[in-house]
Amino acid sequence: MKEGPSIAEVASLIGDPARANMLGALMSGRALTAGELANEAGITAQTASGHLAKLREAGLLMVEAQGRHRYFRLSGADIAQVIEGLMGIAARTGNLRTRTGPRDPDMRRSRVCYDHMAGEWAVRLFEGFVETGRLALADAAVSLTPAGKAFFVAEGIDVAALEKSRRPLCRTCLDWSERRPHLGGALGKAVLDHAMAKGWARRSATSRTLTVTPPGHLAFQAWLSADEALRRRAS
Amino acid sequence: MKEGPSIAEVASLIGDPARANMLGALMSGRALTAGELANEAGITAQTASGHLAKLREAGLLMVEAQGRHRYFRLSGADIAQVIEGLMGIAARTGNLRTRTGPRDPDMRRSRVCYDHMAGEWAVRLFEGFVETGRLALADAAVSLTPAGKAFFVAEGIDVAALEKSRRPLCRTCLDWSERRPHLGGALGKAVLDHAMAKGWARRSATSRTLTVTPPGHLAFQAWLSADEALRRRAS
DNA sequence: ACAACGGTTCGGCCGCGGCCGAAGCTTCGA
DNA sequence: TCGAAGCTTCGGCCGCGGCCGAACCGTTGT
Repeated sequence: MKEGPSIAEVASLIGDPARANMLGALMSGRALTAGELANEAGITAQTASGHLAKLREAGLLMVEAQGRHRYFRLSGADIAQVIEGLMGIAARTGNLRTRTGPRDPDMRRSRVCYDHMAGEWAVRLFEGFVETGRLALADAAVSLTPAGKAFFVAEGIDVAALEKSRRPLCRTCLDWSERRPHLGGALGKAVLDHAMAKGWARRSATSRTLTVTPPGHLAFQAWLSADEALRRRAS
Repeated sequence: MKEGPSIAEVASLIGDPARANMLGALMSGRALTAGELANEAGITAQTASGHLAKLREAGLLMVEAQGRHRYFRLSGADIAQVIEGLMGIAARTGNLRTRTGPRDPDMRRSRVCYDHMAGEWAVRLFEGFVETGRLALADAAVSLTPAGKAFFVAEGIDVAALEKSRRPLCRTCLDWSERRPHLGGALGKAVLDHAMAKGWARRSATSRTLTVTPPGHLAFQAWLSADEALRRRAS
C-alpha cells in the first residue's frame, strides 16, 4: 500500500497559505530576500524565517547569502512546473483567488512564468509562430523549424548558443489564465530576455506582471503581421 | 501581491498523508470504492468519507455511484500529471517513502501511470522507439513518425482512431523512478491496452504494479531487437 | 420484512503547526 | 566602536483540522 515517494510532505509544504504566497512570488523567477517574502506573505519576519527554512530543507528553494541579505529562489524549473500545474487545477475548479484585485487584469494580459512570457501576448505569439511553421507542433510538443531558427537569428537571438545548453530549446507550458500553451524552454527565456533588452517589455518590481510597452506592441504586432502575410501566401 | 489562483487550497488537500495515499492509489487510473480507499489510507470509513467529500468538492476526484458502492477516480490527466510531478520532486529531494517495502522493486520495474506504462520497461521501450525514428523527439516533445505509425498499425493498434480523439497522441511523462521520460498520451494508453489484451502484462489487483509476463518479455525484446537491427542498418 | 453492508453525518477529543513577542547573532555603515 | 538593519532562535499561545465512536440512511439479498 505504501508506494512511491511521499508526496504528502512536499504538497503540505506548498499547501500552507503563507508559503504558497511566497512560492507564488518566486514564480517570477527572481531571487527575493527573506524580508520581501515575509512582506509578500503578510507575516512577520520570524515566522517567514521558519517557513523558508522548511522550504529550503525540503529542496524547494535555493538560498544565496549576500551580505546581510539572504536571497531565495525556486530551486528548479520542475518546481515551477508543478506550481503552474496547481494553478491550473485551482483555476479549473473555479478556485479563483478571493477578491481579484484591480491589478489582476494586467497580470492576465502579460506576466512572467518563471523565466519566460505568459498571458495573452505569450499565447498569441506562440500560436502565430506555430501557424506559420516557425515552430512545429507535434501533439503537445514543439520544436524549432529551420525557418523559425532563421527568423530568431535574424531578430538577433543567438539560437546556436541556446542549442548548446542542456536545457530543452522549446517547451510548451500551459498558461493558467488562457488554458492554452505558450512557449517555455531556453528559447522562451531568450525571447523574454530579448524583449526586455529591446525595451519591448518591463517587469514589475513587485509582482509577476509584465508590461508590454508601446514599442513592444508594435514589434509583436509586426511579428504577427509577418506571420499573417506568410500564412496568406501559404494558402 | 495576491496573484493567480489559490494554489494553497488544492496543495493542502494533497498534502494530508491520508488523502495523499488515496490519490496515490488512484494513480493506477482505476476507480476505487470509498472502502478500498479508506483501507488504502489506513483510516476508518467515516474519516475517509470526509476526505473524499473534500477532494470531490475541490474537483480533484469524480465519483460514480453504483448500487451501494461509490467509485472514485481522478477527475483528469492534469491532476495525475501534477501528482507525478510532486513524486518527482519528493524523489529528487531524497524524500523516499519511509521503509520501502519488498514489493517496491517490482513497482520500480513496471507500473501503471494513470493509464499508460511506467518504470524500467516503459523507459526502455520509449528510448528504443526514439532511437529508430518511430518516435521523433524534439526537445522535450515527441511525435509519431510515418514509420512509427506503420509499425504500430502492423502491431494491430488502430492509430487512425487515436488520432481522431481530442487527446494528444504522444506525450512525454517524466518517470519518477528512472528520472527519464516515458510515453504517455493516447498512444501510451493504447500500448498498455494492447499489451494487456495480448497477455504481455497483468495489472496487480491492489496496486499500481504491472507484471510483465514471459511472453511480454519476449514481445518487448522483439520490439527492441527490431530497433537494434534498424539502428545498425541506419548507421 | 429483516438483517447485513457500504457509506455518511454528528459530536467531541486532541495534537500538530502556524503565529507572534522577545532576545540573540551577524553584517554593514558611520 | 557603536547603532541599526536583516535574519534567526526560543518559548508559549491558540485554533484548525484530522481522528474516531455512535447513530443514521439507502441498497442489496434472502
